[in-house]
Order: sequence, then C-alpha cells, then structure tokens
Amino acid sequence: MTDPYPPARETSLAERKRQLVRDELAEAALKLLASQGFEDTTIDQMVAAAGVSQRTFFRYFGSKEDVVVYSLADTGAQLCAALTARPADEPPAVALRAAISVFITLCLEHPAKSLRLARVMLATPSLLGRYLERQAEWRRDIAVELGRRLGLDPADDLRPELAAGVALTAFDVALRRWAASDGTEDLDPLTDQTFAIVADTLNAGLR
Amino acid sequence: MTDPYPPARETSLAERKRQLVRDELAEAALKLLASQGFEDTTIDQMVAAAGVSQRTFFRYFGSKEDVVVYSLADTGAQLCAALTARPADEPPAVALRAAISVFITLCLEHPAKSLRLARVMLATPSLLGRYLERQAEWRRDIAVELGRRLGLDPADDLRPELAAGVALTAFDVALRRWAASDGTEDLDPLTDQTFAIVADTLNAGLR
DNA sequence: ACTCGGATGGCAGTTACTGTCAAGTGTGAC
DNA sequence: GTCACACTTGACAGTAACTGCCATCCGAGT
Repeated sequence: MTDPYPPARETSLAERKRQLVRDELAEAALKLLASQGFEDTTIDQMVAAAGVSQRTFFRYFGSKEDVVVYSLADTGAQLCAALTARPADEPPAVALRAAISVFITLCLEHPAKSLRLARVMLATPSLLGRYLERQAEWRRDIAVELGRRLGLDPADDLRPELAAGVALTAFDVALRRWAASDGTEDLDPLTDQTFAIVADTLNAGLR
Repeated sequence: MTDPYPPARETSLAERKRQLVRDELAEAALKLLASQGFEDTTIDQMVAAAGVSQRTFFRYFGSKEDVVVYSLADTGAQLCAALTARPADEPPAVALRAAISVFITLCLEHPAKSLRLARVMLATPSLLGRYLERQAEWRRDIAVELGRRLGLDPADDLRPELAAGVALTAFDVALRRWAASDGTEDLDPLTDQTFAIVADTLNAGLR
C-alpha cells in the first residue's frame, strides 16, 4: 500500500510542486462540494476540475473524505504545540482555552470558507465520522501533553484524557452552535461560554 | 431509496421472520469479523455464512458498517428512556450516571462479546467513525431530555448539550480504558471514577 | 384454487479505491 | 551534451461496496 501522506522532510522544489497539486486538488474539490454536496460529487468531477487523473488524486489523498478533512490534518500537533507554549503554572482550563483559541483564530482567517466547510462536515455523515475520528486523536494528543505538564501519566490517571475530552466537547458544542447559527453568532464568544461552564472540571482535581 | 430500517410496528409473524434473518446475518458477520478483522472481511463472506444473497444483506443493513453498529441502534432511545425514568428532582450527575448504567448493564450481559465488539469498533477507523456519529446522536437526544427535566431549551441554553457531552465523554473514556485493559479492569467502576471527576460540571449551574 | 403483498435472488451498473506498468520530466554526474 | 536515475503521472484492469430493476416465490386471506 502506498502511503498517501509522505512526510514533508524538506521544502525542496519537488516538494513545493507536490504541495501545489495538493492545494489545487483540495480547492477544486471544496468548490464543487459547496455547490453539489459531498455525496453527489464524484472523484471524476474533482479531478476533471483540477486537471489531473483519478489515480493522481489517490496519490495525494487516501480517500474522498480526506480531501475535505485535509485542512484539519495537523491540527492535533498545532493544539499540542499551542498547549506546550503556555506557561507551565497556568491552570489547565486557561491553557486549554488558549490552545483552542489558536485553532479558532486560524479558522477565522477565512470565516466564510471555514463556515461552509464546517457546515458540510457536520451535515454529511461520512465526513462527520472523519471529523470525530480526528477529534479523538486530538484528545489523545492533548491528554499526553496535559499529562506532561501536570506530571501525570495518562496511562495511569484518567484525568488528563478526561480533561482533554471535556475541553474538546466544549469546543465542539460551540462549533456546532456556530455552524447552526449560520455565522450569526461568533465562534470565539461561544467558546468562551462553553469553557466557562466546564472550567471547574478542567481545573478541579488537576492541581 | 429503500429504507433499510423499517419501523417495527407490531410483532407479526413476518416481522419476527425478518428479525430472525437480521440476527442471523449480524451474528455470522460478527463471528467473521472477530477472526479476520473488519476490513479483510467481505460482504460476500458474510452472506455466504448466513446463507442469503448479497442483495438481501443490503435490504437489512444500509452498509457494511451497519451490521456492526446494529447493536447500538436504539441505544439513544434507551438512554433517554432511562433518563426519563429517573426522579425529576435527582441531580443531573446522578441521573446521567444511572442512565449510562442501564447501557453498561446491557453491555455486560455478554461481557466477552461486548468486549470483542468494543475492541473491533475502537480499532477500525470506519467503525470508530460510525460509533462516534452514534454518540453524537445520543448527545443530542440526551440534551433534549435533560432540557425537558430542567426546564431549559437546548436551542437557547448551551448547558444541556454540554452536560450530555461531558457525560458521554466520561463514558467514552471509561469504555476505551476498559477495552484497552482487555477486560482486566471493570467497566462499571471505571465509569464511576470518570463520572466522579466530572460530577461538578454536570451539577453546577444546572440546578 | 386464486390472488396479492412482501421477501428473495440474480444481474447489470455505478462509484470508490488499488496494483501495475509504461511514459514523461527534471536533476545531477560525467 | 548526454546518460542515468529518481520521481511523478496517466492509463488500464481489477476488486469491493452499494443500488435499481425485474422475475420469482411463498405465505396469508378470501
């Protein structure tokens, strides 16, 4: 089996060319998806729009869903990095909220695009599944980082995993509300609200 | 498109026959899955084991994944019913824990089978996605019921959805730990632990 | 016995995905 | 300049998941 995600070791010319094709493919796909919906868009349509063969598509993305969740690919690492960057003595709730904030900021650089993406993802069962899988990965990653900063082993102690899960739940509830409101409400304040509600759990017992 | 899940209105002979085929199919599939894994098991193998045609399989299950998550089909309704059955003045944390308990009890009627199922589900990406989708449905359902018993509208107030999400996260963390421990640890005490940690959030602000 | 609704099987067709091979392209060695 | 090599691509064939359609069959009611 060919690995559809070869690690980008260096930014050679070849690597940048690859990235170009990948982006082109993702953009063409997203454009089609927005108008036709995910299930009614075939891979043949996507590759025709991008001007490559179907075989090439599958050299860049492991599946039809992957081209959509592509933008979430390294979010787990980003969340961890953001969490690591927070001061070590910061309460978990604050650090977690700040880490999520990084993602939200990133997401709000292209608000219309992000909103459209979120709506498609939450509305399409197979994409929702992929998104939730990703979220589960983030949870594991965050739990590890949280364990490190608190001196707890996630394999022993349930609290890091639980705190990560609760934080992501808070984020998810806010995200869904945001998508459901069609952008009427703002994501950041919504996330503030949800985090305020669960803040006690995130802090309690962890310090 | 034919609905693969026609509602069982009455228990006629025909209906019971249908149920028989469905169970036969599910059991044959599970047996194969346990030995070969999900991805390496084809539908042709499943239907051969059950003695029906492939076309019939898809009259009972909407997809290959559905035959696995079949056992979780009405869990959402069960959770709601269990929650509704709890006294109205019970604190949310207690009521939610009790509702989950119903599911756990059901799950522990066939411990070995359940454990095997859980492990396959958590280990197979596409199945994990389906399971998480289901969990998201449960969250919505529970939020509605929680809203009803607290006199809050989940469309207005974020807290019911959040509480449901936190409760399910607690359950999920316990379930994964249970599956990872290979049944060494017991699911019920693990769930007690996780719920104890998040109990404050579940109660705070909701009463 | 007749009929009629529902369950089934077979078959063809679409779509997602994969392995393989041959051809094209750019890069570096000489 | 050219040869060699790594890398990318496209074409093709093949598998597996699913769907629509139709012919058949079987049990229930009249």
